[in-house]
Amino acid sequence: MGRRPTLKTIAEEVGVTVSAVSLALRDDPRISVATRERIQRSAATLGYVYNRHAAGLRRGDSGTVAVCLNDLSNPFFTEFLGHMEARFREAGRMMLFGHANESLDVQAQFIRQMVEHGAAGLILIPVAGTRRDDIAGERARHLENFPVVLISRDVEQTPYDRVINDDALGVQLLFDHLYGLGHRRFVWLGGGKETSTARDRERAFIEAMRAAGLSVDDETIHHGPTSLAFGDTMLERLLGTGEPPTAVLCFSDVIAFGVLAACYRHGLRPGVDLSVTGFDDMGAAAYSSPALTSVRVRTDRIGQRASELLGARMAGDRRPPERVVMPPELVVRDSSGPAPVTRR
Amino acid sequence: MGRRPTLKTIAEEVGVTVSAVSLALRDDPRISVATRERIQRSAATLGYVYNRHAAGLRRGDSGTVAVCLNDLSNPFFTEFLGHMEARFREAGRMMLFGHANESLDVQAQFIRQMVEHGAAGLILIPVAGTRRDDIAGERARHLENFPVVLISRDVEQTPYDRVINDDALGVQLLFDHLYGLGHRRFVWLGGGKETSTARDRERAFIEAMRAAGLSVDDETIHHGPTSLAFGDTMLERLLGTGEPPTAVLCFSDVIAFGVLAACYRHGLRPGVDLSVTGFDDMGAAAYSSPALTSVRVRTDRIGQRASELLGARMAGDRRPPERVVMPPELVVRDSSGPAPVTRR
DNA sequence: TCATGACGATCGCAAATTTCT
DNA sequence: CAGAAATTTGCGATCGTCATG
Repeated sequence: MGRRPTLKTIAEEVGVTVSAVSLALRDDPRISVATRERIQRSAATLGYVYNRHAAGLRRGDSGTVAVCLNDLSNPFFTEFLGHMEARFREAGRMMLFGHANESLDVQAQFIRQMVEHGAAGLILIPVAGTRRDDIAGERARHLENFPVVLISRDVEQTPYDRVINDDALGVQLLFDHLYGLGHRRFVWLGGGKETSTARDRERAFIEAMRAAGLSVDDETIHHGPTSLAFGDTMLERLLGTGEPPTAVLCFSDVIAFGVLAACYRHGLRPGVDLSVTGFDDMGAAAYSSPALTSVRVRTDRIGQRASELLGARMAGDRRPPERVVMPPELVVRDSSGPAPVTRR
Repeated sequence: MGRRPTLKTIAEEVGVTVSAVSLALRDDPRISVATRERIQRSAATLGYVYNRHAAGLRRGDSGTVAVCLNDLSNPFFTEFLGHMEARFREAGRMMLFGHANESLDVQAQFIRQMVEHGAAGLILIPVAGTRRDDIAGERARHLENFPVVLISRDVEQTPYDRVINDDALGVQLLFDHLYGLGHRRFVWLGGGKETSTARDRERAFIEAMRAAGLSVDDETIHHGPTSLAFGDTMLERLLGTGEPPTAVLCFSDVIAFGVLAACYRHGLRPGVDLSVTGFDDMGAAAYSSPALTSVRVRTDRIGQRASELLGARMAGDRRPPERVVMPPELVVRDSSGPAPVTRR
């Protein structure tokens, strides 16, 4: 048996022209109902499959949207994926998906390929360390006039829409909550210098500390990867300190889960002996032992707003780039409680 | 500035033919080094972007591979994604990604679109309830002669390669472990009738019970969704029973985490008062409170073998479909321990 | 005039074919 | 006549224009 049937195959079968078949399959009213049905029936029996390369070449648009993710192993980011994918599917667009795995090179390669594939737009959660020159200007000519929306992480000086969480507010909410519970010895765990989220949250933490008249030194802030292992080993280390903290604020839920694991092994009761907070409020935060106090980042709203913005850009919107900052919500659960009074 | 530059634009700039440019950009030796460099330089300054629709139309292959996932919210499945994506990128193929969200309709829609996009092959984790007719035969003509590899979940009577975990062995390992610790009152939590994994694991559990001379009744097996919430509420319900189990075998780690959460709230010590086991051994299993005894499904090996098989099929391999069953490994941690003797 | 559908050009690239030195 | 270079053809769908009853 030969190759795949094409419009021509159907046209010959039915005895009409190729263009008539094309129109009929798209339910164009210029073709009478009778012939349309004959054509569609023939297409079905022949096992016709639409060729998007041909259509894309002719039309210049492939009907796809590209999404490039920094890290799949963190469920927080896959939450975005779920929200976006649903919205694009509703809009009849397929999602071209890339996983950059926190590598700048892979990210660059992906973005280029997606443009080559004729994606109509790009949603990007930039990998750590992404700077303006990586995604705009000389080294990214292919992104000129290309619709791009950044989510979750901001990259400054970029001519793109951005939809991000209000990280400063989130930290403020957590700090106020813990301070109100009487905590004075704080530690900040995680983050780094390579993402806007890490920088913004740390800065907000430092400002909150200063505003409360508390000093920040080398023992107060510990950078590290967003992993369970980091939270776990860091708490181990803190327990060896002369004066352990009473409250541990983690850059992310994932890190906080690691901290809880270490607490468990040491017989420390989170929320009683030590308060632990996360950030993101991913689904699992309600089911840790104990349930985690966190800040809910509205991945749903961020995803929704981002797809709206991208949709508008793809439709030709030329207004100056917008920077949307989505407010998070404090979620108090059992991993935070009054500062212990017996220790000092 | 008009449209995107094409090969023709470059050809006119440099003063050669379109085909020369085409060859030069692909580093074909038929073009002398000197002109090749002139051409590539011109392409760079013009901001030329390769048009994969045109190339794909001409060549009949788009260089993409499709992956259709059942459920993104379960990190176990995204582990596959990570492994596959890495391997395909190494092979120079882009990944077209679809998220079926456990919906048969969405899955069907995706598969069709992916074929339309000229994907060279498809890796599929079928959604729950997928049967032969959904992905082969009359209702899926477009998959005739199309390379497909099923992973994780089997669909019987399908003419495709399959790479799955040895679920019966996994359950056997867990059961023997717990039985050896003295447990006699077991409960099975999760699964259902709609996936091969759920059926195989449940069947293996029943067989193990029978072989051990233990009876299986309505109180022994509880089907339900693979979610934290299910594990949580089911344990609540079991605690209300007259004679609670001493060992809870969960269909998946996710469910087990939910069980651990409920244990925590009730002051039950997993591994002491009650033994809890998961299945999959996803990354988080080592960091729950307490660390979870589970069975490690080798997502890495399954992913690797699946991409190898798909690669061979895409290269024209016509041997009969293969069914690869990957052995899992028991991982004993702290959520399982000797059966309590004080209770009965 | 209107509804229906035929016709041919075209998208950008790559492979086959022809022409040149 | 070999080898390099230029030319032509065609992938499969879409769109604008034109023809027919």
